Amino acid sequence: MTEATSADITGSGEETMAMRVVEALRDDIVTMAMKPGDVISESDIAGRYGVSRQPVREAFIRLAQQGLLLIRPKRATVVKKISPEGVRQSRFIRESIEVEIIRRLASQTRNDVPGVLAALIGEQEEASAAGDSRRFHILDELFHRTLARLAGVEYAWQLIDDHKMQLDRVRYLTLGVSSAQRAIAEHREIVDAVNRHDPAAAEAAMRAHLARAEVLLNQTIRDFPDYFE
Amino acid sequence: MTEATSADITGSGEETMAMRVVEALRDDIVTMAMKPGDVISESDIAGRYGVSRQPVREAFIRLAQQGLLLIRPKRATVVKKISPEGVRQSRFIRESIEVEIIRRLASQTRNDVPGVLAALIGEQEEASAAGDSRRFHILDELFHRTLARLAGVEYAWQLIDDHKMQLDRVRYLTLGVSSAQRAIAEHREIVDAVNRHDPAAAEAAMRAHLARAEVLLNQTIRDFPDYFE
DNA sequence: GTTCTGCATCTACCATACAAGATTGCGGAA
DNA sequence: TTCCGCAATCTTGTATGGTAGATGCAGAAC
Repeated sequence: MTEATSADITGSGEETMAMRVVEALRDDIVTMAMKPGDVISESDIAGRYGVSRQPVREAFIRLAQQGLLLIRPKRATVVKKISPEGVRQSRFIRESIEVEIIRRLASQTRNDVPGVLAALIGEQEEASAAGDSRRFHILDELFHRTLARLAGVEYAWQLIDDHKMQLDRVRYLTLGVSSAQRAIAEHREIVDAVNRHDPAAAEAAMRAHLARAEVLLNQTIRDFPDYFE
Repeated sequence: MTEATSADITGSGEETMAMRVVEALRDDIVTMAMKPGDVISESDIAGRYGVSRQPVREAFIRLAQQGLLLIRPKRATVVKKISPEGVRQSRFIRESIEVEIIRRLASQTRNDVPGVLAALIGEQEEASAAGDSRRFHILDELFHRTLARLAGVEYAWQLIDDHKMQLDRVRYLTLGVSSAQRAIAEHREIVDAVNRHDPAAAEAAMRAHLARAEVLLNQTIRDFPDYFE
């Protein structure tokens, strides 16, 4: 399967300069290599990547639409500061959708579900035991994405992926902090409820799991006030 | 209050040519003045609006990112056909969020809620009595948006607004069909449950209300098969 | 010492020119 | 008549120059 990059809007696996710039910049922003408030310019980035201003400009437009850049006409373009309210509402959206997903999953009967989820949790334990927090983060994301796929709404997950970038920036600031063991226990609780076909318990477990991000956000705002509005 | 257009990504109420083109094209697409499958080109639209290719190109990029256009490099740009699966998943997202909204609204106590909602339903009845289906559509949208605002997540509503455009295209194909009286009755049922502080009843009423779109979609696919993938 | 003015310099926006791939249609050969 | 190949002509992608507006600082006026 050819991996269509998330920057691809053509449908065919082309690759333009503009798309490369989009992905490079997005990666820099989400990983905090470019910090909120940083001022950049078309010429600046164009020179850095050895292309003209035109593809850079298009990349700026797309990243601005995703809420990562703020284009101030005739003035400058800056890496958007993180909006606590925006993060809060992105969490609301994510919780709404994930709760619906988990309820559907717990209500239906598919005998391949338990095996898939058990295998994922097993991998998470391996990563946790190895202290590989980067791999755990990827597996954590894959866990939630798999829930969406099993519920038949993987496309919906792709749609909220854009908004999740705001959460990812916060998450990246707190990488070492995350207690993987606790997250795994919560994952297990969710899966158990699904396997018992208990929608109410699954919903409660999912809400509790997602609620942990709230304290992380407040802590992060205290630690990095300059990165927030 | 100065109305910041939804195409504005600058934060300040500027207005560039590219933004004007975005709004004009989006309006044409959502109202089906431009039909799914229609082939357009940058030069074509540029000539039509008396601007150069550059702003048009930027507009294309933004509309492609919103799923309304499909840019096929070196080939052409077409008005994207409606994906039944995409519509289904957009409905899933909307239902997830609106259910969460209505449950929160029914759980909390704010004495200004009943008055606001009653007033809105009153306006809907006026529009329905006058046979003004366009105004009713606007009021219907305002009703749901107001629910989000009262629940404190109006920003979240703006985020799903993008995905709602897919639903709006279907809706526009069935404008005369919609039975406003029935919709109003369902709105009233939702509001009653909220006023009684009965989250379960409110959720059920909201799901029933949104479920009506499903039969409309299937009917529309039969009536306009060329507009769908 | 303080405030204001004007210019140098930055920005993003737009227009234009060129490049390269994709499509179409026509003409010739089998 | 059918099929193949080439060329004219589409398309979008990229580069570059010019323009108007915003900014910051230097120097004059008070």
